[in-house]
Amino acid sequence: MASSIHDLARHLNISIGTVSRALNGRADVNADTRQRVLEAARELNYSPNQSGRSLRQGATRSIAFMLQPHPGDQEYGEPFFIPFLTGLQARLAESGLDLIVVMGAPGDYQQERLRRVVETRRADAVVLAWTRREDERIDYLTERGFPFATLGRSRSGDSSYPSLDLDFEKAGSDAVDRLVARGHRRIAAIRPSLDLNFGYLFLDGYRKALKRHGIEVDPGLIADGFINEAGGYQVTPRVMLSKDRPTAIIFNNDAMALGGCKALAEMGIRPGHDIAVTVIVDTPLCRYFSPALTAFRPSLEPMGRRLAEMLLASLPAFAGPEGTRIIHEVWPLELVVRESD
Amino acid sequence: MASSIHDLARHLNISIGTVSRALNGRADVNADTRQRVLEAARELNYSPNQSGRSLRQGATRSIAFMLQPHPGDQEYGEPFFIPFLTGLQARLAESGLDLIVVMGAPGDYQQERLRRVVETRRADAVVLAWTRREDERIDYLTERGFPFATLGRSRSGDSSYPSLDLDFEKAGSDAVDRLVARGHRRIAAIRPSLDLNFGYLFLDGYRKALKRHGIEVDPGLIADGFINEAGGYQVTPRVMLSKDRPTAIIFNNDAMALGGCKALAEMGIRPGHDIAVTVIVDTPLCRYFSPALTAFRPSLEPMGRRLAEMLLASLPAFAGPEGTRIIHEVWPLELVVRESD
DNA sequence: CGTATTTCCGTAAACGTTTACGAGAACACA
DNA sequence: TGTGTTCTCGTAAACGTTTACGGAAATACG
Repeated sequence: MASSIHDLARHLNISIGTVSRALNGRADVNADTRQRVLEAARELNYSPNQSGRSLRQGATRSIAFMLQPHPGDQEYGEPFFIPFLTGLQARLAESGLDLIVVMGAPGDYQQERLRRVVETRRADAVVLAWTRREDERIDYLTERGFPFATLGRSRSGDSSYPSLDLDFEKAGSDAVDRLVARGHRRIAAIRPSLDLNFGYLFLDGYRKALKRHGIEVDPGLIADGFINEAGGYQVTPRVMLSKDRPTAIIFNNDAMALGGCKALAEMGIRPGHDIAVTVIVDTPLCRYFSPALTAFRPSLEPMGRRLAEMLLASLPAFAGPEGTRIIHEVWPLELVVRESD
Repeated sequence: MASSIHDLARHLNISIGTVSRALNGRADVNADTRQRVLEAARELNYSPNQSGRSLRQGATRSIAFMLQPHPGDQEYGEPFFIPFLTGLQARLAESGLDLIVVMGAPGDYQQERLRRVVETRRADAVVLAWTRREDERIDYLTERGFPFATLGRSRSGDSSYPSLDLDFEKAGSDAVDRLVARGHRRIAAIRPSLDLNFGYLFLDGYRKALKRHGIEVDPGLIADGFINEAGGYQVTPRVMLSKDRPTAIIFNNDAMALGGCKALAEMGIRPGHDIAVTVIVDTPLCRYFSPALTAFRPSLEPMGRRLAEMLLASLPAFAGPEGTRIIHEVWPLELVVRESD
């Protein structure tokens, strides 16, 4: 049985209005009364009922992150997100906001979950990840005027909401540059078949870099697959059986890379010896794999912090004195050279 | 601007009470009016305000999971929990409950976050993980009478709340049995130094099995370290430098095992050749590591489902016709033999 | 036809907050 | 002393629901 503001009022023989004002640090309350209220609050173990507060203020003081596990994979564990969430939560906590992570079933497009969160007003804003090229979640939120920020971009541009993304285009380009500098000419690219936007960005960078080096883009060296280990396993042989075998593969996803390496192993092809393997987004899996995979690494925890910052800056209720700002940033990926080169 | 129950009432020229009853499927409303209300709700895109509902009912229809990232590790990513959460959320969704994941900063004991959740009544119940031997969170929740369930046990016993745990004792014992059967007599055990309960269970199983085989327990072969890669790296040399070198190591945690293997590598000791390495809780990291680590694997997704089930069975509001039940279960770990034997 | 029962709905209170408004007291200033 | 200002607080409404209660109309039953 938790104590309410009425209990405090009764206990102190003052009105609930005064109690509330004292608790919320308003100016029009005697310093002495405030002191007594605060003491009583501690004594009676008072803390405000969030539902009551939300109802009155029309704000929940919490941000929802829509977490979507990898489709079709029960044990992979999405190591990508936890550090990101850690940063996100840390920054939000500094502003007194709670982070709630809303899980969906793996593989669904979470449109349903998102609707629930928005329509029942469980959060004041949401953070989206795994943005797609055509993202119905973004359409839905903009249409409803619900505040949000995205980890990743979408095709439609992102002028109206804050977004933070990794520079997949540059990573794809850098990967090619590096491989070409080391003598490779036939470089394969494997990316997820979903509409995920980073897959397009990556491929753009890959294509442009090849052209820059005067290398013709061979469609037989580009393949799409399910964004999980099975997908990589399934699709990698396809590029390897192309008439003129590639000497390097760039994987756009760590899980796909692991599956791809399994396929390579079965074909007797050793990464680091017979073929160069590069992964665009590094995770711990890449580090521990044998051979350890050369990969482009994001700084997830700072990104989480930053995106929280950017989201807050876009919300009238939390923006600083200079008003709300919509910020877009694209962060670099850092190359980590390991053994699979 | 979302529509409320008042909008519906005005639109249909009936009272809000009737609208609410129609929406909630109560018996005392005409079938015809109900039909009209439901149509209007769809038309006006109505969905109930969760704050209002929570306030009135004193229930939020959501369950909080307290997620605590590994201490001192920014990039490990805790692959353990996502599949578990997937199962948890799936079962809760079937009962119309939302799962909210409350993040804490890595390393803190999340007592603070827990208080917030409980005192501001953000959730109807919480799920705890990483239970400690003496767990102040459990004390706090039981003292306050707040409903919860735990993934893991604690020393004090767990009669009053549902708990689901893995059989670490048996895993420790089985690991020893297997190593002894393969000729090992000097078997080291490395576990986290925190008060985490599974560390004790594991060590119990280890000790008992050794005794059963008539092998004396050598304190020099048992070591504790930080529950992360650095901890394993730091502590492994200690057991290896014991006067009579072990021929096998059992790690009680995957991250510590990875760090330990790094230390072994630097000492020129090859798992699978010079020493047998077994890990108690398998994660994808173990599978991809080279050499792939023999490990005991949990079924996380079903465990998540089951713990949700058990939690619901303990809540009066959700228990079925046979009333509330407090269920305790201990699930087996499945041995996966890989290369590090 | 009279009464008892059922069906359906409106009224109003309640959940725990915040806050606009106004009022009384204290104080300042001429 | 009279007027204006400042400080402090109480009152009451409002946020969006759910639900106990009672009443009117319809139906059933003798």
